[in-house]
Amino acid sequence: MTERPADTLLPASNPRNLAAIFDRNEVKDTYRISYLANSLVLPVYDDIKRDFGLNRGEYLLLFCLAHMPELTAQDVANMTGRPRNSISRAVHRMLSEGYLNRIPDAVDGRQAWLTITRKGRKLHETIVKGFEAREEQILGALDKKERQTLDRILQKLVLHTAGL
Amino acid sequence: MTERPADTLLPASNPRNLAAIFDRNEVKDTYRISYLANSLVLPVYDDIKRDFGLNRGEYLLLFCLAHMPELTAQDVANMTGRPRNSISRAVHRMLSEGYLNRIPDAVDGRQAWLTITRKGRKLHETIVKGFEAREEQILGALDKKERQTLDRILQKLVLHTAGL
DNA sequence: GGTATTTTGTTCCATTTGGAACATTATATC
DNA sequence: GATATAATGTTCCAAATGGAACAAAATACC
Repeated sequence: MTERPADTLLPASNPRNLAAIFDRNEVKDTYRISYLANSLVLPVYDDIKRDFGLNRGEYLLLFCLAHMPELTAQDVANMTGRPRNSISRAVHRMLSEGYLNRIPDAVDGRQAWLTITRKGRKLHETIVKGFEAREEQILGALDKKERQTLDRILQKLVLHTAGL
Repeated sequence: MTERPADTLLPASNPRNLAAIFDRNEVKDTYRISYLANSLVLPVYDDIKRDFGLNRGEYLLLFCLAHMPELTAQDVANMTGRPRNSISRAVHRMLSEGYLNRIPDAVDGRQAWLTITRKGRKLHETIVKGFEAREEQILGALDKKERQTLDRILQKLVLHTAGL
């Protein structure tokens, strides 16, 4: 599905009404959810890359660690769905930058426990503001009731999906 | 945000409740929308790559052309948000495979008009079934009323977003 | 009409991504 | 205890991606 918001889809700016694609396809919900997701995150990831030099996997790792006391690389891979090698690379990059700690597991020699450093948490807190602003820019179009309804539906769907 | 569904997030299968991330972050809606979007499309893109040898950009191009009478490369770039060079590559790949026609514009020598071929439409129709099935697998968790509500909210949001 | 600037799509090249192979460690099986 | 299999994270390497540079065509400006 679409990957990024386009700014010439609506009739006002494009006589050929490219926005008709929202209604004119076999999987309208998928298309629209994907469009929204990309609208929400892609501009922010661009900013993260430009301003902080982190790629997506690196920030995702930081994001996960910012919300969990400790994780293994495997946990992160499961949470993010990214391949293990991507996580491995991100771990070692972020470790060398001082954004996380990595302590080998005392029992299982294959694993190490990852925790966020103060430096890492500070960076996360700076970066996440961009996501918050973008979320408000887009979802702010909904009124309070709609926002609550969406919240309920989203939670239902993610829990359902996570159980598949 | 997360990129792909994980299958070990819920407590039933993971004692450390990785699914807590859905509630435990600053941008819950963004996270959940992104999670859903990726759950909806990524497995299908994997299938497309494996079964048909098309990358994401190539299928997106086909998808756009399947729903519009004709488009320029620029249109597709605007609709999908992908860089022009990616579209250019996809155009020439799909052209050589016989999935689209490309006719230079009579007035503007820089542009060409892209239309889907019968072969291309047939391929699209085969592929989109995978998206339909996945959409139903995930969104089928909603009842009819919820589904209608989501439809309304999604349309409101995408139109708002396209106008930003 | 001449020149400057913008647009459109292509090509180049560096970075990112992700499947596969791998080494080490742990678990399962006998 | 010995062997087979699976799990964990790392490294290799090919493919995908995307910014920048570019050429040709169109538009803007004088």
